[in-house]
Amino acid sequence: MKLFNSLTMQKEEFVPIEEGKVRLYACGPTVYNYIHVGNARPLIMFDVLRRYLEYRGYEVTFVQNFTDVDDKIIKRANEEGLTSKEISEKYIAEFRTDSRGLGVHEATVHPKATENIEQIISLVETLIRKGYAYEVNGDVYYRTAKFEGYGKLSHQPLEDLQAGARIDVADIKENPMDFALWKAAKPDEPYWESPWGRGRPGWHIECSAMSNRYLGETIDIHCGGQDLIFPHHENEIAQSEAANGCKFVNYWMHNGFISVDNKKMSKSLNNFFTVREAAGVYGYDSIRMFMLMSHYRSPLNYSGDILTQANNALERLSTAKANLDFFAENGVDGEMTAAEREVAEGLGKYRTRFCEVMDDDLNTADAVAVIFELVREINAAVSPASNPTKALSKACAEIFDELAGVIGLPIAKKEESLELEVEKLIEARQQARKAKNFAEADRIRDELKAKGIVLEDTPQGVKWKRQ
RNA sequence: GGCGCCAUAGCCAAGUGGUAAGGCAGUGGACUGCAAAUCCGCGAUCCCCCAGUUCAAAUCUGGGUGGCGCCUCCA
Repeated sequence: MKLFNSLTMQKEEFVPIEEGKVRLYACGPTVYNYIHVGNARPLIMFDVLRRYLEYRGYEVTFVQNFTDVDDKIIKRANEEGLTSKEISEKYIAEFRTDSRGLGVHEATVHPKATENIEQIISLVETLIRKGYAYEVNGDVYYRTAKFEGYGKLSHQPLEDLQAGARIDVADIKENPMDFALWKAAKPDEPYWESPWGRGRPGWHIECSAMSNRYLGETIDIHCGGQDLIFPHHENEIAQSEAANGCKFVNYWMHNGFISVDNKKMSKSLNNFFTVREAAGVYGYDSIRMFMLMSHYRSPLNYSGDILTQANNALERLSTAKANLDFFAENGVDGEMTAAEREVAEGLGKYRTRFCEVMDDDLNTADAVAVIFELVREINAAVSPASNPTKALSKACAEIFDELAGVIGLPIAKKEESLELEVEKLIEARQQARKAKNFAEADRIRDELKAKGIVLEDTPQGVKWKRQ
């Protein structure tokens, strides 16, 4: 399996530290607002990574943090007259609702920054002791000039980063590039006692501390959005490697941006759509399908139109699955025919191709294409005209579910039953059709359609679905 | 200014040296009482432009054009 590593800017063969196990860390949200569609991309794509690793037999420990102490949370809390804790808890709950909606599995651990203060303080102390950090008036800063590899992830020498840095006139730091590990508490801010007085952690240090606590000093994969490369991930490397004296992360993975009218979707540009509102109009499933249809590193332009396209594509897959379910129940009993056996035996090739493309840096666009090709073959083999056996229908459903499950394709679930009233109408329509009273049959069909039930006639019986 | 990314049919999107996947939309046919779904067929003589390397380039090299991102909180 090959993964593109941002550190080396190349696709590399993935070799875990410990055979059969993967230690995976993803930077989670700062919980002060609903997540937007841009935030959903890493969530979905790294969920796919995790699922695929598990599919390939790895035992994955997946850690995703919540940043629950931060300037923005404090600001939001003040605006709403609530405490930081109330704000962060509210938006953690909202985050979980959206994650679930998007089909994202829970991480193994979801640590919170505020529950790791002890680890953070200890890490800062280590950095000070080793000369990588210094205290000024209750703040603690990282001494970037001391860390030799600074800039290796963003591939920029320190001087160039420095040239672009904003210089605060009243800056108390030794170097403009130095960043805060610990911030002295201002009035009305949440704080914790520390060797440097009351304060709270800076943003970057929490990921180093939690990654170390839950996954160890060196981890396999660390992922996040491209905008985290600098400064966040660069700083994590500086902190963790200086403190532990060993490599922090073997593979860095970064997803591309979602844009709106070709401008990066971001909170600062205020051109974002929350997942909640997009899902309200187009459904959570459309959002996931939209992401799966392209490669995780390519830029992606968001529009309502494109979500509609994604939804239509998904519809074809859901219809195929419903068809398989229908024939698993209404198909012919007994053994497969010779021709069917040939089809069933050939299905494995889709699994092989699926794995080939997924092994190539998680090419979900190709993986989806493979599933569409599978669907075309299945639709031809399992149809009213082919009058298939239940056995073939089940064999097809099995591989379809397997592959769709690996990338979490949001296929509509089968509904077991209909309201009695609707069943009666369907039966009445069948009688009318038998009597060649097509006017009445069509009237009933229209009536059901108005209720959101769409009918399809087949020699094996009536199929129905909800619109 | 430094570093990096992107440009493929109406739309979305793979492919990155061997002669253009897949999807959406559209359209012709089969099937159907009619429909719906499905299946079969149709769409880029060509992958932003120019030059070069090569037996061979959308794919490599050089030069353009257009768009975007990071360098500051941001997935």
